[in-house]
Amino acid sequence: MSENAPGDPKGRPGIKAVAALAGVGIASVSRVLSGQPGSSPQLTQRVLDAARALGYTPNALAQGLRRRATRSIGFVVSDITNPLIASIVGGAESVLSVAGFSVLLTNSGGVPSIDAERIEVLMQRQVDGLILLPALEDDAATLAALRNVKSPIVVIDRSFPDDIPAHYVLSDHYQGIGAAARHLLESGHRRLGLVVGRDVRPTRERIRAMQDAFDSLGLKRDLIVHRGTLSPEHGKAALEEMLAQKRPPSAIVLGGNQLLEGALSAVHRRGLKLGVDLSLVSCDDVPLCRFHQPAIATVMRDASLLGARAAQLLLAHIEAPGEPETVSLPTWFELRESCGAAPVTSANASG
Amino acid sequence: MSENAPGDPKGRPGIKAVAALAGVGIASVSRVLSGQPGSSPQLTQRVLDAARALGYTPNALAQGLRRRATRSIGFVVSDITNPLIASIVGGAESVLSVAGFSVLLTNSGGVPSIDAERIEVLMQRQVDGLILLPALEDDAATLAALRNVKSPIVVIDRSFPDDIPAHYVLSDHYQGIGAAARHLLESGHRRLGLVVGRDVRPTRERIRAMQDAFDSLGLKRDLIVHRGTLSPEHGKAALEEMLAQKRPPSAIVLGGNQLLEGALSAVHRRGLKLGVDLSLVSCDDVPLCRFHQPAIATVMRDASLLGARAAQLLLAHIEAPGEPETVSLPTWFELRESCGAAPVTSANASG
DNA sequence: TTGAAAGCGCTACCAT
DNA sequence: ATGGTAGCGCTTTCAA
Repeated sequence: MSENAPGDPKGRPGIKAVAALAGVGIASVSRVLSGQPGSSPQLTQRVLDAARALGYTPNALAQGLRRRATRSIGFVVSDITNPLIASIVGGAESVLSVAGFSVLLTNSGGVPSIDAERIEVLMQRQVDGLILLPALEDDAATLAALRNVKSPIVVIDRSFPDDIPAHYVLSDHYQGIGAAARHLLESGHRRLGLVVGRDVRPTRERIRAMQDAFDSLGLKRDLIVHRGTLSPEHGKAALEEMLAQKRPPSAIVLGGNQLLEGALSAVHRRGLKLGVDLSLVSCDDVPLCRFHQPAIATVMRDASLLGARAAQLLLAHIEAPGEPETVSLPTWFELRESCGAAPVTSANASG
Repeated sequence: MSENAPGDPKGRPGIKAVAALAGVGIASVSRVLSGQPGSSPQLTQRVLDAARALGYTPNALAQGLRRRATRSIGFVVSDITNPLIASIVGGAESVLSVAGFSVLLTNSGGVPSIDAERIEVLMQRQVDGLILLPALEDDAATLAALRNVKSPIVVIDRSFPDDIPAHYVLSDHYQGIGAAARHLLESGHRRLGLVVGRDVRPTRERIRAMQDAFDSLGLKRDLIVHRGTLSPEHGKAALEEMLAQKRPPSAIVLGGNQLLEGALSAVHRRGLKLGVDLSLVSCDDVPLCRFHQPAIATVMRDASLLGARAAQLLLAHIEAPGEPETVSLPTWFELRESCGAAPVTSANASG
C-alpha cells in the first residue's frame, strides 16, 4: 500500500518511488545507483529498470546534505566581462564539469565588500572549494571571510597574506614583461613608461621586471610608473599624462588588456605613429592587439590554461587536502609592429 | 548535557549549537533567523547573540531540501569566452545576486549533447529556474531535457518549438540589420553579402531583414548569404569566397562579432581598403570595431541589459509562474568609416 | 510566545 | 545480498 512517493518539489520521483516500483528496499536503490558493489544482478537490473521507467534523478541537495560534499565549487571573479577572466572561467569550468563538479559563479564587479559577502554565500551553499580572482589582495573583510573557510581555496594571479591557507596559480609576469622591457631597451629606448592597476601581485611583478631590465643591461633606471585602475579611462589618462611630460617616454608598456583601448584613443588623438613615434606593448592578447594596424606587441599567456590548472589544483586538494601549493605559468613577449627603434631625441641621445 | 552540536561537515556550528547556547528551542532559532514574526524581544536577542557568537550560518542545502526552493538558478551558455555572452552573464548575475540568487554556470562549448546533460545536472541540483543561451534550437536531446523541467525557463536570443514552455528575451536583429542594409543600398550598393552562423533565430532575422531592405527600396534582391559557424575561420573563408566571385558584393554584413577577426584577415590579405573598395558591417560592438582603422560600422545592442532582463523575467516567474512571455530588446546601426559609397563597377552600374 | 517532533530525500550503518 | 533505520540541518506544523 505504499505506492505513493511524490519525491521532489516539482513532482519528480524520489528514491522511494523507485524502491516501490522495483519492489526492493530504498537502501538497495541507493546502493545500486551509487554504483556500490554487493548487489545481485537481478536486483541491480530491477532497480535500474524502475529508475529509468520513472525518469528518476537523485536530489543533489539531499545527497549533499547526507554526504557532506556537494561536488560544487564557488568561483569568485571581479569582472566576468573581461575577456581574460572569461577565458579563465571557461578553462576552469571545462575541467570541473568533466570531473562532475558544478560551478557557482559570482561576479563582484571589483567591489571588495561584495567579494566577502559572496564568499559567505558560497560557504552557506556548502561548496567543496573556492577559486578566487579578486580585485584586491588586502581587503580586510575578504580576508576575514577567507579565514573562516574550511575548504580548499585556489587563488589566481593574486597573493594573500600567509595566514590564508590558499593555493596559488600564478602567471609569471616577470618573465614576459622582462623580455619586453629588454627588447625595448635594446632597441634604443632609454626612458620607459609603465601603466599598471592597483597594487596586486601582477602589478608588483611588472614593476620589478621593468626595473630589473634596466639593471640587467647596465642602464640607469629611467621608468615612469602610472598607477590607477585597469580601465580604458585610466589607459587614456595615463598616456595623455606621460606623453605630455617635458621628457616623455619613447616606449610604454600597458599592464592590462583593458588599458589598450584608452591608450589607443590617446595615441590616435595625438596622431602618433606606433612603432615610429612611440613604441607600445600591451598585456594579454585580445583581437584588438592582432588586428590593430600596426599590430600591438603583447605579453601573452594562456588564460584558459590558467583556469584549468586552478581547477585541477582545487580538485586535487578536495580529494586529498595537502600542503599549500603554488603553480607558476609562463608569460612571453610577442614582438609586433607597434615596437620600433627609439626615435633620436634628447631623451634617447646616446650618453 | 546537550552541549555538543557539531554542525556542518567542516565543523561549522549548526542550528542546534545556536539553540543550545541561547538556551532556547531549535524552532525558535529558525524562526528568529528567518525573520518570522512572533518572537519576544528577549528571545530574539538571545538567539541573535548566540548566532553571532558562534558565527552561525545556515546550511543552504538543508534549507533547500526542506523549503523545496534553493534560490539558485542554472545558466547554460555555449561559449563564455565570447565577450557578448560574458556580458550577458554579467548582466544577469548582478540582478540575480541582488535578489539573493546564486548562479550555476555551465559552458557547453557549443556541443548540444553537453547542453542536454548539463540541464539534467542543474535540475538534480534543484535550481529554481534556468536561463539558456544554447548554440542550437533543434537539438532533440536538449529539447527532451527541457520538457522535463518543471521550473521556469528563460531563453535568450533563441527560439524553441512551442511545446517547450519557455519565456524569451530576444534581440530585435531585424531592426538593426535592416537599418544597416538600407544604408548600404542607399549608398549605391546593389549586391550585398551576409555571413551568418547556424540556423538560429538571429540568423533567420538577419536574412529576412536584408531581403526586406531590398524590397523596401524597390530594388531587386541581390544578396549572397554565406552560412557556417560564427568563428573567425568562417569569417575569413566566407570573405575569401565572396570576394573571389566573378561579381563580388560591394558591401558585406557579418552576423556575429567573432567573424570580424577572420574577415579582417581576408580584407588585409587582399589589400582592400574598407569603406572604399569594400564596405563592411559587423554585429555587436567589441573594442576591435571601434579601434580598427577605419572603424567598423556595427549593429549594436546592450548585452548586459539582455542578461538583466532575462534574469528579471526569470525571477518574476519563479515568484509567480505565469503565461509564456517574450521580451524584445532593440538593436541599432552605428555607421562608421568602414562603410562608404559603392565603387562604380559593373555590379553597381546604374540600371 | 515557545518548543517537540515530523520529515524533506538521501546515505550508511547494522542487522538479518 | 538485502533492507530497516538513524540522521544530515533545517522548516513547519501542532500543542502546550
